[in-house]
Amino acid sequence: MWKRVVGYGALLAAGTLALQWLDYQRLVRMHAGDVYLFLVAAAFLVLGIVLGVRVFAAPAPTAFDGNPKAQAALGLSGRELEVLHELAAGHSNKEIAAHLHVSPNTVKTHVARLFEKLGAKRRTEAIRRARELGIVP
Amino acid sequence: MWKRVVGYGALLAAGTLALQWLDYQRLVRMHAGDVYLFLVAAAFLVLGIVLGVRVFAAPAPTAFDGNPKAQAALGLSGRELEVLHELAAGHSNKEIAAHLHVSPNTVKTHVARLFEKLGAKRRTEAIRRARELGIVP
DNA sequence: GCCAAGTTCACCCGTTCGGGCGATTGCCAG
DNA sequence: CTGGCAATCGCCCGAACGGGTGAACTTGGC
Repeated sequence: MWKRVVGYGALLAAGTLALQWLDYQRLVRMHAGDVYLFLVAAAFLVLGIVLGVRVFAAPAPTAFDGNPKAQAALGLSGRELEVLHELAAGHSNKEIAAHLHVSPNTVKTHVARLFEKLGAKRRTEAIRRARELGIVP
Repeated sequence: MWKRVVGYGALLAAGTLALQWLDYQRLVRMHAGDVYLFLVAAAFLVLGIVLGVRVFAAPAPTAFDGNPKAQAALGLSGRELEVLHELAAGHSNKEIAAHLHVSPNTVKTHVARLFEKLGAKRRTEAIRRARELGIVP
């Protein structure tokens, strides 16, 4: 975030310097006038477009998962969340057990708790619920 | 789409008229100068930001489902698609059978074909693949 | 007419899943 | 220190799922 602010600050500073140079050129040549004005307008137009895209277009695809509100409301523990993500990735209990370095029995326990908290009877249903709640992308 | 283009055209025309008016003012007052330049720059900056946001921020939510290309590429039949949607909705074979008014055995057959075509071994994996291909939302 | 493809259903068998119950360990708050 | 909670693992059993195979029947096209 601060990197971005500093970056744009530097950009504006560079723009200001450029303007001062242009101003100098203008004084020297006495009224190059409209061309100069056009250049300034174009430059700021481009700058504006870049700013608009970079600043306001970014948050759109960042409607990121892991909705903390839903997680808290359901009382999902950290380990359960990990299992839930593996679940949504389409892995079997055995695979999840391997990925998390635990026994398949443990995974079964976590999955069972997830079913309770999500109000699901099947893992496919649990995935659907988790997606509806925005916990999983 | 054309409405947008026309709208921005009108906006630019209005901006041009405003500029001509400002130009007139400048000639009258002889070198209001830097303030004028600043105003032009600011106006174009704002215009640029608006353009950037309006044009490039929108297309995010337009990632619709039912991708016909993927469906054709995989050779999914109509019935298989119906089963696939039920599958992604988190229903069991028995429930799908009831919804489609067929035998659970039939559903099993369709699901097995879906696994072949989607390259999946579990129904959760099939759901994931279908989502990646944009066949289901 | 006959072939191809889609849809439908059936049976067997092995694996996975889900429910239920119990148990241990570690940590943190009261 | 004691009770609660999360995490871990085990076992049993029934239900659901998945693989394999076979077989009708319909529909559209060659």
